[in-house]
Amino acid sequence: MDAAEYCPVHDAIQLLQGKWTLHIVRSLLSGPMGFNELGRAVGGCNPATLKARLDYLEQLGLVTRTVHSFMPPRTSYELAPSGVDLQRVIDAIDGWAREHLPETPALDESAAAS
Amino acid sequence: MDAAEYCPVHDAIQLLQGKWTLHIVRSLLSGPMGFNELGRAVGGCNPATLKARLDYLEQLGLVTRTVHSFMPPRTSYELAPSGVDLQRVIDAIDGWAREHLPETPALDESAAAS
DNA sequence: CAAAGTGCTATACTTCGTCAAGTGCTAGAG
DNA sequence: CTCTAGCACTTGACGAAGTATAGCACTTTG
Repeated sequence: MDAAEYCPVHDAIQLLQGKWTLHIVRSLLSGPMGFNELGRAVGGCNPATLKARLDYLEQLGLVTRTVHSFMPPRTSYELAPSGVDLQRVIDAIDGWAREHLPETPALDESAAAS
Repeated sequence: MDAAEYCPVHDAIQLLQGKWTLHIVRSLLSGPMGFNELGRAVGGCNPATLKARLDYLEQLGLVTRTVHSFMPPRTSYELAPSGVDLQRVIDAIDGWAREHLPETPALDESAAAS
C-alpha cells in the first residue's frame, strides 16, 4: 500500500521527471533567456511543451517570467532562488555522468557532436 | 549555441527523465528486490513500464538482474556500482526538496501563495 | 483444493509530447 | 515603402509513451 512513505523526494522526482524540465533548468542556469532562445538552448523542444513546462515551473516558483514589452513581444525567463538551488542537483547529475557515462551515444539524435 | 555541444549531463538528464526511472533507482537504493516487490516499492508502476525501465537500466549497466530460479520465478534486481553512485543525485534532490518543497501534499495546480 | 504470490507478457486504452503551421506585431534589409 | 525575419505564443492533428487489466506457468500457504 504505502511502499513509499510520504517524503519530499517523491514529489521532487515527480517534478523533475517531466520531459524537458531538467534541460530547461540547466539551460536557464546560464542566465535569463527569451522564449525561443531558451527553446534553442534546450535543444529541440517544441513551443507547446516548452510553454507547458515553463508555466509549471513558474507556478511552482522556480522560474520568473518577466514581460518587457507586449509588442514587439519581449519576454525573459529567469530562475528564481529556489530554481537556482537546483544547481546542486544538476551538479550531482553532472558529476555522476562524468564518472559513469564516458561516451554513450546510444541515446538518440544529436548528430551535432564534435 | 550551448546544449548543442556534447556533454554528459545532457545524456544523464535524458536517462533520468523517464517516468519512473528515478523512483526505481531510489527504491533500489534500499537493497535488492524482486520484480513485483520493486513495483510496489515504487508505488503504482505497471509491469510493462517497470520492465521497460529495468531493461533500459540493465542495458546501461546501472542495475543487475539475477535469476535465481526459472520456476518458480525468482529474480532480483540490484543496483550496480554505477547505479549506487546515483545516491548522490537522489541525495541532492532530497536536499533540494527538503528546502524548497516543505509540504506539498498534492502538486497539481494549487497556486502556492507562500 | 483454492487463493495468493512469483516474474513477466499481451492487449486495449488514455494521456503526454511532438510537429507543422499560423497569429499579431515590429525592426531591419533592400 | 515593401519584404523578410524574428518574437512569443496558440492550435490541432498525430504518434509515442505510459496505464490498466488480464493472463500464463508454477509454488507456497491456508
